[in-house]
Amino acid sequence: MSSNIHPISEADGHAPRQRGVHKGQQTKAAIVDAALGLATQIGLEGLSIGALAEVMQMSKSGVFAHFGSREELQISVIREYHQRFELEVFEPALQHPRGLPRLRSLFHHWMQRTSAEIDSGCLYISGAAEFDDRPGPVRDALASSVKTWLAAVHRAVVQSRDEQHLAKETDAAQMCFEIHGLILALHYEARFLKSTKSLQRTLQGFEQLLLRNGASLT
Amino acid sequence: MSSNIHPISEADGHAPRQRGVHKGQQTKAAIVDAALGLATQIGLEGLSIGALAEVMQMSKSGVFAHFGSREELQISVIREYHQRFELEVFEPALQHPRGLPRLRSLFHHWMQRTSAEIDSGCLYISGAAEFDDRPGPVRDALASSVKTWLAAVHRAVVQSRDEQHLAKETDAAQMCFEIHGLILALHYEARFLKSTKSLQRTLQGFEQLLLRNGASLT
DNA sequence: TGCAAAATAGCACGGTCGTTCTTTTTTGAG
DNA sequence: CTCAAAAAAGAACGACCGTGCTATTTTGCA
Repeated sequence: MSSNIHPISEADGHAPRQRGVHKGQQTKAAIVDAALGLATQIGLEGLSIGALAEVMQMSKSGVFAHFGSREELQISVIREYHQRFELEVFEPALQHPRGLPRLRSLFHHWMQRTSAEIDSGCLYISGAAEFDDRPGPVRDALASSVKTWLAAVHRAVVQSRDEQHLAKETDAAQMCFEIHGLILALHYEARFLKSTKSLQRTLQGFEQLLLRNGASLT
Repeated sequence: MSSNIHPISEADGHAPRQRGVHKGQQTKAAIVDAALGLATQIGLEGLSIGALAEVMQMSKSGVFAHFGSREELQISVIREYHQRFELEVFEPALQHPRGLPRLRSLFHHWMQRTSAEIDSGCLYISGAAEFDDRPGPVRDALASSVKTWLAAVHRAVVQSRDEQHLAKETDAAQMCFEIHGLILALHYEARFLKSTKSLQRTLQGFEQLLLRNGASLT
């Protein structure tokens, strides 16, 4: 041997695989997808590895190995939900002109994801109730995602004011608070109380809120 | 013996005790009290007999015997919460004159029970998130209590309109929906997001809602 | 104060949980 | 096709769950 010093770099020896779509990644994605489905039905806390393994037709340890802990699984689910929320609510709104049209689009898609028409509940709402008294990384991940989203709504309101689609006296934060309330009431009354009129009430509340703040466009 | 026929009625023999405050009732009340404390922190689903027994310094079976099932325990907790809600939110409002003053009182006490200032969360809100996709007697008990309360709020709005404290065009159901939204937003943003301004936002939203519906008194 | 009834404790059961280990199977680059 | 690495399975663990059963203790009327 020219040298008995063990190389620190992985230039020689067996480097870990780095390229190509490994099956593990596909499987993990499928697991997270199934886990999201379970979590939106029975909650993040109710999500169990055993039940998840059964849905996936895998062994518990096989599922577990992809995450290393239940907490990491929960966080992965939150990240996945965040991504879908951006894809299905936020991004479509970007195709509308900035200002009131975009704000309307945001609200409209948000409503659809929250109402009872979609079978799975909203992780941001059920998760908040589950973790509001439970500190830790899961709560942090959830709160971070929610804040990102609420900030986007706030931005849309401010832009609407800047574009003079809303009165310049508009209190953006107050308006966001009331918008959030409408969505939460929709979720509560539609999903829990099975009220059929809540979608209509939410829309009416939104329109009145816009009018009250001097909306000019339809 | 004059007769060997076993009496069907308990007129003779040993009738079950019926009078006086039995210790069991006190103990059961103390258990429900502790269970309510646990449930408002970790949720109705998270409530476990083992944890409850530890808090009470009793054996699991000792606690269990008072209820016969976990479900019955959960329902007892809901009933207890309902009772306290009536005592602390509903009844004080009855001392205010019917109409807007009473509606204000209802909202005010409701806010206080929901805001972060009170350490324990609202069972009606956390419970709804936990049970919105879980049919059964617990969900039924919860929904029944909530509906009773929302009906009381609706009554207060209608009375305010009848007393001409609100415009006669007021849509009572719509107003209740938006009031509910304000409370839910308060709960969400104060308890989960730890926002300090939500109480003020809730109040402002309520006042604007009253103004919009032609409130005349302060 | 006696004594049945009520209240509580103790113990065990089958089950599920998250997690850790070891072993087997599958994968995919050389 | 080879063969090491990656992925998945399998088995076991300690812990906790709700619940049923049988003692034991406590209660409170006669």
